[in-house]
Amino acid sequence: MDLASAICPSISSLSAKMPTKRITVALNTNQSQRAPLLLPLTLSRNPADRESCRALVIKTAQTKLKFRKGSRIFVFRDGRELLQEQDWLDALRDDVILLVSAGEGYVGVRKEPTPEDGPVPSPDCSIHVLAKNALVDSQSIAQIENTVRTLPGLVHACGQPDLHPGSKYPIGAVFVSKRWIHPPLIGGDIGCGMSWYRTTLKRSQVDDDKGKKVGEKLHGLEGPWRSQTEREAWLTEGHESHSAGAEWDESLGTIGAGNHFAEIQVVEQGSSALLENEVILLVHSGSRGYGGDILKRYTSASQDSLHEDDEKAKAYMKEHDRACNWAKCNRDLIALRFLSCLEPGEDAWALGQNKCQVDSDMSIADVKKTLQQRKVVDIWHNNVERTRWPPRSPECIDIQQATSLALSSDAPTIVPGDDTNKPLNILPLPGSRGTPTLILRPRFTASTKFGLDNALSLAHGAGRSMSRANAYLAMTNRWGKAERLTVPTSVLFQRPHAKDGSDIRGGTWVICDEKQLVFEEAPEAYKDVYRVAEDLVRADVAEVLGWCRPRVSYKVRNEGR
DNA sequence: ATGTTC
Repeated sequence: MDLASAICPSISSLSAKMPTKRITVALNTNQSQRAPLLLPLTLSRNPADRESCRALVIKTAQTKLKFRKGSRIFVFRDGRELLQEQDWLDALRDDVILLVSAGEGYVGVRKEPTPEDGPVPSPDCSIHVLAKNALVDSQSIAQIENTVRTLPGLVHACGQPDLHPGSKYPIGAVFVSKRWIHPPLIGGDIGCGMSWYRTTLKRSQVDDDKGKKVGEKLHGLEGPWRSQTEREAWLTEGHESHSAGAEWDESLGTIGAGNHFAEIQVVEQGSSALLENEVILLVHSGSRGYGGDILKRYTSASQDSLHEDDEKAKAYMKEHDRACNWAKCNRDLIALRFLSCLEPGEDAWALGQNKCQVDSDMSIADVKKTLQQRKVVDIWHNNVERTRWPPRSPECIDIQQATSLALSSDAPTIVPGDDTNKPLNILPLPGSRGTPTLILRPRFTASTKFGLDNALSLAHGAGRSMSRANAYLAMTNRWGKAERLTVPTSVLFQRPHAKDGSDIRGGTWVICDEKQLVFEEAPEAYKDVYRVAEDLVRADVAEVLGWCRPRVSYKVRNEGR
């Protein structure tokens, strides 16, 4: 194409049409308030004239946006403030956005990011840190600030009192994100969470040194559970299969490493949901290798965030949901395997054993159903939850209404009225091993703007106070042999204690054949769970209903395969 | 956290 033909069409269209510009007038302080305006270029460019371009823009703000104080005009362009009166006139073109101000300076880009913009950071994101008592280091705060500075769509961030540094993004932080999903904020263990189950054991069977005997019953819990056909059946709920394929399903029913565990606890101080002296099982595990595989497939060095309109985001969410369901089935299967050791006479749990021939009057679905009757609570703390934002008072919650906000979480999210489990009125707040697990009840009151402050979430444990590397160093120095850390003599029950200050009922037997994990997960490598709870209570996001004493904490056993 | 990871 030669130069003349490229220029000619624009000249002819100019002369043929009425010379106007199709622009948008918006408020400088609230850009969601906007009105269209067809601005005739025949109007005077002199602001002193009564019928000038400027006068029409100001008048549009007055009549259409009910903004009477308009005295300055900015052009929404490159986030730059154009001070000279003529500047915005020179920048006029179709689709330009003019910002009307009452005299205040340019307040910056407030439009919602779109996929075309690519990821842009979230400068207007509020940050609320709940920790006052609990130790919080500057690195995790810096990680929250850095996350808000670099990821798009974030509108609110909450540092829970168990906050501590992760490799890049913090742990114990919750991010509320509009339109954007950030798989790395969830991390690899998608669907990780905790569940509590009742057992028929009496406290007399686990008190004092009998905890050791109960621990010795726990065998056959390592390695794959039964056949792939049976695993797939366990992963089937109604007509839906949560199978992740044979490779990943092989680890279904296994606890994993890190801070994952299954623990036999006694309720020392109960609530209506957990009665005093009950012996219960707490399972903390996730989606094992599967969630990490998902993270790997949906992120790259150049991409941490997916816009919700992107097909990739929809595909991620589908797999995310599958991993969450897989993880929940995993916790249930871990519980079944434990119950088969703890209650050997119970027919329903026979399926939990690998070796036993199951004289199956009971289908896998029936066994699962029986197990659900034992389940008190099951809560995810590594997931994306869609929720209305900002939260409404609980009386106004309409579960049926579609919501358009995503909540990326590193802590359990308790949406009021959520029906994923039983009525969600209690949650576990585990310390580490020898320290108590507190029973929490979430609160949603006007004082927290009905869960806005805490991003509808609660801390999911005591939170590390030492990195794994530091804990290993400090604990090997302090304890020497790992065995000294696996017996109840090292228990750390500072509070509450018996009237004479002693703790006659004893602490926790730890089954952990990985020496490094024994040291890394030592109670002293964690924050004080009571301080964490105090912060939640002070912030009015939870109350403490009671506490449980862990008696046997199962991590991993070398079954000598 | 993890069929890591060379």
